[in-house]
Amino acid sequence: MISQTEENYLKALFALTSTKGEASVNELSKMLDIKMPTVNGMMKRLSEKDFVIYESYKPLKLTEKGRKEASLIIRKHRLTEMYLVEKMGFGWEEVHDIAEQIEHIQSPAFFAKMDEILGFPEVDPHGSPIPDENGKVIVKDFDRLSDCESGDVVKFMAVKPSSEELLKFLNSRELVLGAVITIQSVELFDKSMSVNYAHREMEVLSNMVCEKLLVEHVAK
Amino acid sequence: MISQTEENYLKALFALTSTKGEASVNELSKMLDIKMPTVNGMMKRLSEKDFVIYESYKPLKLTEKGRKEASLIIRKHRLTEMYLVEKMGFGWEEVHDIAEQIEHIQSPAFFAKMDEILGFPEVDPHGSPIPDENGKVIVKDFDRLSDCESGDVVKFMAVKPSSEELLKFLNSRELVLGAVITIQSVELFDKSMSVNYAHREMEVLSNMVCEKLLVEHVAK
DNA sequence: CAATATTGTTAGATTGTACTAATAATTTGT
DNA sequence: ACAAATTATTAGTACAATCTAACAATATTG
Ligand SMILES: [Mn+2]
Ligand SMILES: [Mn+2]
Ligand SMILES: [Mn+2]
Ligand SMILES: [Mn+2]
Repeated sequence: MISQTEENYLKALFALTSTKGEASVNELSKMLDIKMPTVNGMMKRLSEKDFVIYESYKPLKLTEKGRKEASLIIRKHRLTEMYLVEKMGFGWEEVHDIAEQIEHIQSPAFFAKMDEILGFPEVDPHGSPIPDENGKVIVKDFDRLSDCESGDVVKFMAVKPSSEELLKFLNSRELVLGAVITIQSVELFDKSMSVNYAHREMEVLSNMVCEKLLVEHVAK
Repeated sequence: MISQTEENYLKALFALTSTKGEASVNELSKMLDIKMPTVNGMMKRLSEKDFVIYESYKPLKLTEKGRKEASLIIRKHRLTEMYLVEKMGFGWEEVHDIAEQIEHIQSPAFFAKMDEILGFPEVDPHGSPIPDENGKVIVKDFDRLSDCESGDVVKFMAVKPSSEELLKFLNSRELVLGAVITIQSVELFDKSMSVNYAHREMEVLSNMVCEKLLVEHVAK
């Protein structure tokens, strides 16, 4: 009924619309690396199938049906990533591309089994929440580490969707989810931070990195 | 480079040609449930790509390249089935349809990990051999239980590719791979067998069932 | 606010994978 | 050996998913 291609469009549109509630054909086109006329046509098709609200020259929106469909694909993606890391021994930087394919497998039993084996996890290996069977997601709004101040003590909760390189960088610094980070100082000119966590002291993190790390305040 | 569709054609052709070395467009068409003109066209395309030897009105053959490609897909299929049964707790009757999809995942690392976790298995849950990384398969030619005689003691080694229903039937009789079966008697008119195995005595197996069970002689 | 840049849409072409209908070649059966 | 049945092929259609080129609408900016 719904093709792999259509699923990828829905997922991308879901990501783009999750902040403002709407997105442009142009943004979708760039995100998917597919030319605008193709995207435009697909949006018409998906609106025909009642997944998308499409009106000429207006921003794109997902219908409730579209949001649910997208959430369920994301659920499969994140369950898969968690399974690959927890049960198969992959690193968190290796799993995205595999999950990008496995998320399209049609087998409720397969994902139900994963979920069960994992003990019904709430987040994926990057700290992103796993939508439930009905497509509902509990969105926690964490702070970016880059918005914290000297002296803050925070817990590293999630990485913003980003490159494999960032994840490898974090590996090299032994900076893992759950780490409690104390901000020692913030440079004025480049906003880089010196932080302590675990057994590491005065690690320097660039602002580019800090913007990708989502944290929760722990104590004063 | 090679599509999911093309992979399914190759795999089907591999299965059909594994006995005689060749197959007809008609047979392939029936196996895949795709009309003959479509199959014919695809065979031309696959011969263009050097996977198939196609000549008008001649039987179809796989090239060496085609055989290898098919074997590697079958390798992924069977590794997946084994993983699903051994590591995820699925029944052997549940895994084929899932493997039919997962066999198309493009990720050598994913299947290498499966292989490693499983301890480099040589057969799938139905007793079919798993081709190695180079596409080589060790084919053992077992006997069909239906070809055995009263008094024979045999070991149940594999099930011929068949319906989910047969597998469920075997479940219901607790007849599992590795079971040592003693043939008590064979009915003359319908070739049904009365057999003993494990704690079961005088179980009656129809000829249709016996033709699907592959066995190895154990003792006189 | 008019010129320019950007974004969105339409039209038309291409490729992959399917189909049906018509025709041709091969095989089978009497 | 010929007629009939089966199998294979060709031709033409359709739809999904992509593209480029041309044009239209909207947004930006001097
Ligand atoms: Mn991911
Ligand atoms: Mn995907
Ligand atoms: Mn199978
Ligand atoms: Mn398949």
